[in-house]
Amino acid sequence: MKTRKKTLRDYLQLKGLKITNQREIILKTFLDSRSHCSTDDLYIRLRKKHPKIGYATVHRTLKLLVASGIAIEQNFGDGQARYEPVQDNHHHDHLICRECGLIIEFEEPQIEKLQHQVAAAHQFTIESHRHELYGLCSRCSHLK
Amino acid sequence: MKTRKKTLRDYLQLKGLKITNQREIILKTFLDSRSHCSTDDLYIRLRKKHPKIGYATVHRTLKLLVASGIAIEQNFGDGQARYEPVQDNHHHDHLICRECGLIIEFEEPQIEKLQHQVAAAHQFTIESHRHELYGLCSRCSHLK
DNA sequence: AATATCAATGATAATGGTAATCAAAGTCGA
DNA sequence: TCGACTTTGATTACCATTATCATTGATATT
Ligand SMILES: [Mn+2]
Ligand SMILES: [Mn+2]
Ligand SMILES: [Zn+2]
Ligand SMILES: [Zn+2]
Repeated sequence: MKTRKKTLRDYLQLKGLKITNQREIILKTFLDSRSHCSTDDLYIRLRKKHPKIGYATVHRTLKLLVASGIAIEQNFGDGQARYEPVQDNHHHDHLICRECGLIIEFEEPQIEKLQHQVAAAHQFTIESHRHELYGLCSRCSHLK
Repeated sequence: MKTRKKTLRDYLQLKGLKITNQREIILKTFLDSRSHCSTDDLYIRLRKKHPKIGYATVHRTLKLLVASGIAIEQNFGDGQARYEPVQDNHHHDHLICRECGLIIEFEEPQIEKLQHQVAAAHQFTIESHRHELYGLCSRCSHLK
C-alpha cells in the first residue's frame, strides 16, 4: 500500500517533474482538509502556516494531484471547481443541499451497473461520469 | 395542449413582464435550433435574420425560458451553459463524447427509481439532478 | 389617439474563476 | 559544483456571465 506522498513522487519522476516543498506541503494540507474544498478554500488554509505559497501554485498543484490520480475534481454548479481525495477503489456520487451546501456521499452499485448497460446499448465507452442529486437535506426541508 | 409561445406569454403576464418581438423571435429560433445550444450558438444563428438583437437580450431571454419552464439549462463541463427545450413529461440524461462532442440522450426509469430510494434513505428531498456519462461514442472508439 | 409608467433593449463595462506569462529561484543529474 | 531545465509567485490575460444605464418600447389609462 503506497502512501499518496509516494504516489505523487513517483508521478513527478515519471513525468520528469520536480519534487518541491510547495508540492508536498500542498498535498499534505489537501489531504488533511475537509473534503470538497475549492482552490480558494485550500489557499486560505495554507496561508496560515505557509503565507509564501502563491495562489497560482495551489491551483497548479491541485491540477497535478488530479493528473496523478490522487485527487478528483468535482463541479457542483456553483461556478467553482472542488477537489477531493480519491478514496481507494471506492467511487461515490453526491447529494447536494441547495440551502446549506451540505454534501452527502452515496454509493449505489445497482445504478453503476445500469449505467454500464445504458452505455453498452449505445456502443459508448465510459471514461467518467457525474451523478448529482440537488435539493434539500433533511434539516433544511424541516425548516421550510 | 398549450403551445410554448402561449406558455411564455402567460408567464410574462403573470410576472408583469412584457411581450416583445425579441422574446418571441428568440423563442422561435431556440425551438427550431438543434438542441443543447449555447448562448453563443443561438446568438450567431439569430444574427443571420435579426442582426439587431443584442447578445445580452439572447442571454436574458434564455434565462427567462428556463424560469418559465420552457427550457432547461445543462452544463457539460466545457465551461459554457447549454440550453434545450423541455420535452413534455420526458426527462432524460446524457452520454457525451469527449472526442467529437456528440450528445446522446437516454432514459432509464430504473436509475430514476434508485435515485429516489437513495434520497429517501438520507431524508433528502430531490429538486433536480444531473447524470452524465462521459467517454467515447462508438464511432470515436473505433477510430482510436 | 395621446400620455404616463414602467419594463426591455443593446452597447458596453464589470465580475470572477481559471489559466497564461515571465523573471527570479530552485531542483537534480552529470 | 555546475548547468540545464523546471517551478514559483506576482501579475496579467482570458472568457463566459452578469450588471449598468441611457434610450426605446409596451401597455394601461385617459
Ligand atoms: Mn465526495
Ligand atoms: Mn438533452
Ligand atoms: Zn441543507
Ligand atoms: Zn465521438
